[in-house]
Amino acid sequence: MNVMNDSPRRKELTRQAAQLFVQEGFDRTTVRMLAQEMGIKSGSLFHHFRDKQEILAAVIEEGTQNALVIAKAALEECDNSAEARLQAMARAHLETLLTDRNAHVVALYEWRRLDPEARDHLSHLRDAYEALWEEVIDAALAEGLIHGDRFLVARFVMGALNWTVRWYDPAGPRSPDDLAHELVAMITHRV
Amino acid sequence: MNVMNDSPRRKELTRQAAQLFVQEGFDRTTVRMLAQEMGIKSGSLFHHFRDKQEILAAVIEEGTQNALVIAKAALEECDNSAEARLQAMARAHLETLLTDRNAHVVALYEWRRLDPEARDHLSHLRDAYEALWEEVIDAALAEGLIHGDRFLVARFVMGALNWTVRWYDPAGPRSPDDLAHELVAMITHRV
DNA sequence: GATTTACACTAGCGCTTGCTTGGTTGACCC
DNA sequence: GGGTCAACCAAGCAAGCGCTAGTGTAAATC
Repeated sequence: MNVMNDSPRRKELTRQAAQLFVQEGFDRTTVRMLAQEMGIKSGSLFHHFRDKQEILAAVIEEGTQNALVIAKAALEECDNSAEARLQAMARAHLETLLTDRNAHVVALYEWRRLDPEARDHLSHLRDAYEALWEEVIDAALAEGLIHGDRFLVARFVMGALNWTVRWYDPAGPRSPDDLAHELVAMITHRV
Repeated sequence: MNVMNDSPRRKELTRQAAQLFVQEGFDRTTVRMLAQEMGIKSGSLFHHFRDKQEILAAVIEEGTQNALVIAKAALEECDNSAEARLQAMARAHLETLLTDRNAHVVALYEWRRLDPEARDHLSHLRDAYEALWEEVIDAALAEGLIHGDRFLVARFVMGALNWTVRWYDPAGPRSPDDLAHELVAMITHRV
């Protein structure tokens, strides 16, 4: 058994698993279905992952890690104004929804299927991502760009953004940049 | 078999099923677990519901129907200003999250486990609810209370509100009314 | 040339699943 | 006091589940 590495092979299998988890849901996806999608037999699957749970954890870890990297990069590239940073975060968030949609949908819907150890590990990753948001929102509050309760504003914004996976159509007329712009315009009170 | 009625007994069983579906998720909740929670044997369950799917549909229908009734009542009770109506809708939404929390969480997370016929039927109910929101948002746009794209504003607001089931603690210091007030303040641009 | 490693295979164990069947119970009704 | 009916039960079926054991093999490493 070859568990817990991050070979390119395992990454590819993880990506395929994510797709099936979205289509069927974690519980309804059997190891036999996963194996068939991957072009191997069900027994061979356990060479790459300790058990079915670990596949779920791998999918979510991959997506969250990418989101974190992209958000950090976006913040480094933009100017220092609170508005530019808000917009950069929103756009980055929506862009990962495009490139890593499957993983994010899984993270959203199947989070509770993780066993406690995996959940603990992954929630640290997620906290790191949310901390970026809170930092940006704090700056916007301090600048008077937005008003209200720090905690509530952060949750409302993350809610609006996360909800986009339910309706956003990447093939439609609106770009992630359009959406980010519209969201920021909605919550900012310009002077 | 006694399927498709709406006896008080069935309503009570539906309520108990909702609780289990939230705790365990639909797929992991077995008919034996449901029966035990209800104080009957697993076979008896199929006297009240045609199959497991129908229990899920009943849970979601119940919650959505209640939300619709409450929202309509709230709109009738408040004055005609766009701001008052926005706030009434938001408060009503958050209040159903308190009283019917289980059903709404199930609707959110297990919607995709519905078979196509049930999904079709229930999406009409949900559309009726969302239509109320769009009406109120249109009025607010027309009054200049909020700005932006009609479609996007509606989705962002619903996202922020629906997301509250992930973090809102009814036992905490904030009332649904506080939240509704804060949300409306966030998105309105007063003159 | 021998050994190890990575990856795949077949076969199947022990258990759980949603649901069916055939029958019993007790309250109510004319 | 026979008939009706919702509500329930015990038992079990066929199918499917996650996972293990043991084996084969080509490439990499010594």
